[in-house]
Amino acid sequence: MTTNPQGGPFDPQPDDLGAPEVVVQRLPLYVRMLSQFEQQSVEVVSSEQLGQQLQMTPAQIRKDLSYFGRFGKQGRGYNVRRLSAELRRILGLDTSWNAAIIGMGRLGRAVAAYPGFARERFRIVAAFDADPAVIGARVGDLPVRPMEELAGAVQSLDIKIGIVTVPAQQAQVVIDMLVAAGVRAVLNYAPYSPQVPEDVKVRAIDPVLALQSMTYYLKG
Amino acid sequence: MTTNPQGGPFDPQPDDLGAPEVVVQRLPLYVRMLSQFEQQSVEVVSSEQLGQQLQMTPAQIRKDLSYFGRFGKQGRGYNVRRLSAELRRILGLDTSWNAAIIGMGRLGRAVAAYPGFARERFRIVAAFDADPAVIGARVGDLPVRPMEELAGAVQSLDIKIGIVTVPAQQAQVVIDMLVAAGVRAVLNYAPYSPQVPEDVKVRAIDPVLALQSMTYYLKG
DNA sequence: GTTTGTGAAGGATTTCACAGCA
DNA sequence: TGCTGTGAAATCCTTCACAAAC
Repeated sequence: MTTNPQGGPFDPQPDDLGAPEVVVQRLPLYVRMLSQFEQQSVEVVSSEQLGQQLQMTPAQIRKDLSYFGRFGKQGRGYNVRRLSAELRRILGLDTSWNAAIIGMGRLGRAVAAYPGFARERFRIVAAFDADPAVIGARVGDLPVRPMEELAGAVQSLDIKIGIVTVPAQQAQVVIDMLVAAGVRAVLNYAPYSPQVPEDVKVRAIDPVLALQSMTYYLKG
Repeated sequence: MTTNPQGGPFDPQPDDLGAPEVVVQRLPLYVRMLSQFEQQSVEVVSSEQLGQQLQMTPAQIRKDLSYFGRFGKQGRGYNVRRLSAELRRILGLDTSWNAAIIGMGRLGRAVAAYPGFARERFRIVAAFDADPAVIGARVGDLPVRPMEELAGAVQSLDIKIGIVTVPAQQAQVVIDMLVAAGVRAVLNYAPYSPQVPEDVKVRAIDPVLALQSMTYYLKG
């Protein structure tokens, strides 16, 4: 459905916009692995070593990286620091990103409290809920705001990401509001497949779907 | 890396074990969508309608289903009830599955409290942690057990799934213990790519990775 | 008329294999 | 010698398009 032409030889100048989406989705994995090597004070890694750790072929790693530039040295491998920095820049992880979280029930509060976002420079700068009983309460150090304030907050707080933690029944309306407000990236915790325009990216977090696709193999 | 031959024409009798993994991963999505139609008392759906809701092509849905059997009627579509039941059976969702959760910190307690698992017949029947300060405490109605009891509990409680909510540093050892105990399906919340034998399935839940692969497109 | 199920075609992704460089 | 970067080959996955069924 999403058109993702492989694209021929590319302009190395701007980080290749024709890179397949699967490849882009693997880059954060590389970044994470490189951080780990960095922590262990490893200075240089080969695609072989990366592949071993990540359980993928060295060829795939090299091919993936080649969409964006030439980061290695023949006979040696990749400088961990440099490759990490390059990939972060390519992914846009050299800045921080503001996010809003919508749905301040049990799940929303747990997600809002997760320290992993801030650690990677994703900042939750606003919290919303439709329930008057919750509005005004504090979650961490954020006040829970009414949905009416969403569009305004997206503008004034430079919110680029919506984190949706409402029940499935409300997910579509909430995502529609986010999209209408100009948000083009949604992290969707609701067990629901929303319909969005094709320039909006949605990533689903659904542990139940993950489990349900493993039982097939357990059954055997 | 994982060998997944497409397989030629198949034996319709046993639910095709040669179905590509991507296809298996989409089946739960269909199941969820069908439940939604069922709730709205829809009796029959076409691949067109399913595709519209899920934002995928009707052809893909038909092809996916065709790996497992012939569930539709030409000119009419699919009986919602029947297709839902068939897919659940194929995925092994006609029984309940027991899981253990390892790591009873903030994240582990939040995951254990999530009602979505039980709703889909995944039962968390044991909780573990390495920290003596936590062992013995109750989480929901489960006592937190020491890691030494893991292998025994997997056997005696028929645990087929491990849910890993420990910090990244401990993820590999914990997963090794699960695998050694005979667990072949792991839901991994730790921001770490574990190494497992190829007959063990791992699904990662990592909201940070999900966000990091969207910023690439926001940057543009 | 409508919609499935499916070979065949078309695309996309992965892997191979090796020239070229350190 | 060791490892990258990359065309070409192989594989895998999706879409097309239509005969068959209702």
